[in-house]
Amino acid sequence: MQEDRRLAVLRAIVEDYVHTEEPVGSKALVERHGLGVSPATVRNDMAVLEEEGYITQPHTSAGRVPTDKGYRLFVDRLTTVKPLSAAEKRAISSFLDGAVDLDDVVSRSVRLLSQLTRQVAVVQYPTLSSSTVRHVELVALAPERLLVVLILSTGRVEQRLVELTSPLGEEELAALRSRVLLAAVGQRIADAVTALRDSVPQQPEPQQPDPEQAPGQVTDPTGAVVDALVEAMSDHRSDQRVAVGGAANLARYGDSFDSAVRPLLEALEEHVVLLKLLGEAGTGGLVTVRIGAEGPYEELSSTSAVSTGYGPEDQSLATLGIVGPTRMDYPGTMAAVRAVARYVTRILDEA
Amino acid sequence: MQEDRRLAVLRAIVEDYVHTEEPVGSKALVERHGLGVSPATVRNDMAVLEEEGYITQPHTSAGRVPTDKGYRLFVDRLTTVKPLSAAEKRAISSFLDGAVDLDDVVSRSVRLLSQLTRQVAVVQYPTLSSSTVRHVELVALAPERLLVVLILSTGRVEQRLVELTSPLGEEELAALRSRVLLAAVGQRIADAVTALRDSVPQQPEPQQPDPEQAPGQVTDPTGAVVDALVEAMSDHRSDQRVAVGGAANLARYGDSFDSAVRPLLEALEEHVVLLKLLGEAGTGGLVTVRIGAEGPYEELSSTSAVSTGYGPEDQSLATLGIVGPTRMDYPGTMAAVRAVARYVTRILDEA
DNA sequence: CGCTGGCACTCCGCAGGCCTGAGTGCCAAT
DNA sequence: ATTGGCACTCAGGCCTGCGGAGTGCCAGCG
Repeated sequence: MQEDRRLAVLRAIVEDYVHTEEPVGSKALVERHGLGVSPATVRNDMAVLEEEGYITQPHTSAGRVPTDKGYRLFVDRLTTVKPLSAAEKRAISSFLDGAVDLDDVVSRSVRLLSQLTRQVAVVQYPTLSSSTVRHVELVALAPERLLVVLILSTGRVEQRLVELTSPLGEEELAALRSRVLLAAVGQRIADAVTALRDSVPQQPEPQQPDPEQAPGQVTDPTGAVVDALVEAMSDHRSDQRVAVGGAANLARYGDSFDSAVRPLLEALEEHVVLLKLLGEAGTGGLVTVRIGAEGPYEELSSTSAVSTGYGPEDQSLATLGIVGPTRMDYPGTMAAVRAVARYVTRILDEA
Repeated sequence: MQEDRRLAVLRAIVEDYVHTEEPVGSKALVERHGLGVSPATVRNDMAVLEEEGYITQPHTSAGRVPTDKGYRLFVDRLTTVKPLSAAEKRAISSFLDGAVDLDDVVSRSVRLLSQLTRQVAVVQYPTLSSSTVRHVELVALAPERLLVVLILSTGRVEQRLVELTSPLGEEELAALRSRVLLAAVGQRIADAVTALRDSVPQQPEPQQPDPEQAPGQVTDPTGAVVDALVEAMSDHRSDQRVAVGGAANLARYGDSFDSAVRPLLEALEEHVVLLKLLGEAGTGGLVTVRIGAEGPYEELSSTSAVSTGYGPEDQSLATLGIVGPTRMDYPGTMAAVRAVARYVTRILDEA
C-alpha cells in the first residue's frame, strides 16, 4: 500500500537529513535505504508529502527537508524506542552515583544530559511547593538578630535574617523554636504555611508579605519569624532556578548562526524563558517534544525542546530536558532524557 | 617630539579599531583624531610601530591592527581612567541593593557586570578559606541520623548528613553541640579545623578524610561529626564555584566564530579553566588585564580577560571579571570591573 | 632633520558571467 | 501504480575584471 511507503519515505528523509545535515534527494534515498522502488516513484511520493506540508525544498531543484509538521509526524508515529546502550547506562549511573548534595545532583545531571545528547541541557531545581519541611532552626546571632534556617526534604536550604524589635531570652527562644517545629516539620510546604499562620496568636494576617514592613509593627517575635519562614517557603524566585549546561554544543550549529544560535544564547540566561520553552512536563516516562514554531517564542522557531518531569511517583518535582535545533536525533534524545529523569528520580528518592 | 606622537598614533589606532572593528588607515586617522600632521607622517610612524611589533597589517595595503603587544602598551601606559557615568553608578547600586542572600549577590553581580561591559562576566563565589564560622547546627533527624549544618560569615551554608553507629540521646547531643560551637564559632576556617580536631578526645587523626570510612570505626559520635564538618570546610569543590553570565554577548563576535567563540564557549563550562583565565586577582582597586596569548591557553589566544579581587580590606575573598575579545574597550571595561568589585565588597561587608 | 605632497603599486572585495551537477517535474510506456 | 527518459532549473564554484583604500618611497620644503 502506497500510504505506508510514503510514511517510510518521510521517515527516511528525516533520518537522512538529521544525519547528513543536507537536503536529501530521491536518488540518494533509494540507495541508502532499502526501499525497493525507483527514484521516480519516490519523487511522486515526495510531491505528495510536500503538498501535504510534511517536507519542503529550500529552493527549486534541491533535495527535500522536513518541515515542523514532518518532524511532528515522525515523532508521533514513526519513532521506535531506541534503548540506550549498556555503555550509556553505565555512564549514567557512574556519573550520578557520586553526588553529595542537591546542587551536586543537579549540576551532574545537567552535564550528563548535555554529553549524552550533545545538546544544551536544562535542569530545573526541585520545586519548593511539592517538598516537605524537614527542619527549622532558629539561631540567635545577637539578642535582636535571629537567623532562620529552613531545611526541606529535597535537600534545599533557605535562610533568612530576622531583626527583632526587642531582645529575646533563652527560654523564649526555646519556646518559639518548639512551637514552630511543631507546626511545620513534616508538613508539605502549603500546609506548613497555613499551620504557621494559624500558630500566630491573635494578630491580623498581613495581606502582602512585604519584608520591609514586617519587623516594624510586631512586638511578639513569632510574627516576624513566621513571616520570614513563609516568605522563604513561597519564594518563587527559587522555583525558577535552573541549571544550564552544554552551551558549547551550540558551536556545532555551524550554519544558521544568526537565526538560531543568537536568540538561543540569549534565552539561556533567561531562566523563565527556558522553563516556558520546556513546557508542561510529562510525568512517568512520558516525554514532551516541542518542535520549532510550536513553542511560545517567535525567535526560537528553529529550535526544539525535549523534556520530561522528574521526581518521585506521579507528583513531579520539576522539569528537565534539552534544547536544540529542530534538526536533531529525536529518538535518541528522547531516550536519553527519559533515562536521566528516571535515574535522577531514583537518586533523590534514596537521599 | 616624535616619540610622543608615535604613542598618540598607537592610542588612536587602538581606539579607532576597537570602535570600528576595521583595520585603520593613515588618512582616516588624521581625520578622526586631531593630530596636526599629514597622513604621510603618520604612515612613517606606523612603519616604525610595525617594526617594533605594536601593530600589523592583516595583508599588504590594508590598514593597521594592534597586536597583543600593542594592546599591552596601550593598557599599561596610554589608558586614562574613565570614570563611570552617573547613570552607570546608579544602575550598579540599584541592581545590587536588593540582594537577599549570597547566591543572589553573586548572580546579580554577574548579570550587572555582563550588561555594563557587554562581555561575558565571571564571578567566583567567595572562597571558604578566608571566611569565618558563624554557626554550626546539629539536627537529630532520627536517633542515628544527624544533619550537620555549617553557616559561614559570607552567608554560605553547607550541610552534611551523618549516620551514627549508635543512637544519640538528647543530653549527649546538647553536650556535643556546645562543644562544637565552642571550638568553631567565630574562628576562621583554618583555625576552626584544627580546633575541632583538637577537641576530639584521644583518637588518632585520620590522615585522609575519606567519607566512606568515617562512620565505621567511631563509637564516640564526636569523631563522625567533626569529620563531616572538616570535610565541609575543606570542600574545594565549592572553592571553584563560579557564576557565568552574558554568554549572549558572544553573539556579537560575528566574524572569527570558529577561532574565538567556539573555544570560549567550551571554556565557559570548565570553571577551573575560567578561574585560571582570570588569573591572579589584583586587590584593592588593582585590575589585572590578560591580553590574548599572555593567557595560559593556546586556543584562547584571541581573548582577553579583565579581572580583580573582591572582598573586605586587603584580604580578597575571590575573583571577578570578564572575558572578551582582545579587541575590546579596555578603559571602560576596567572601570566597570573595578566599580562592581567595590560595590560587591561593600554589600558583603554590610551583611 | 623632520614633515609633506605626489605618485606608482598592491591587493582585497565585489560584481558579473560561465559552467557543472544535483535534483526536479512531467510524460509516455509498461 | 510504477518506471525510464528527458528537458528544465538553479545553487555554488570558478574565473575575470575593476575600483578603491591603503601603502611605501622619493623628492622637495621649512
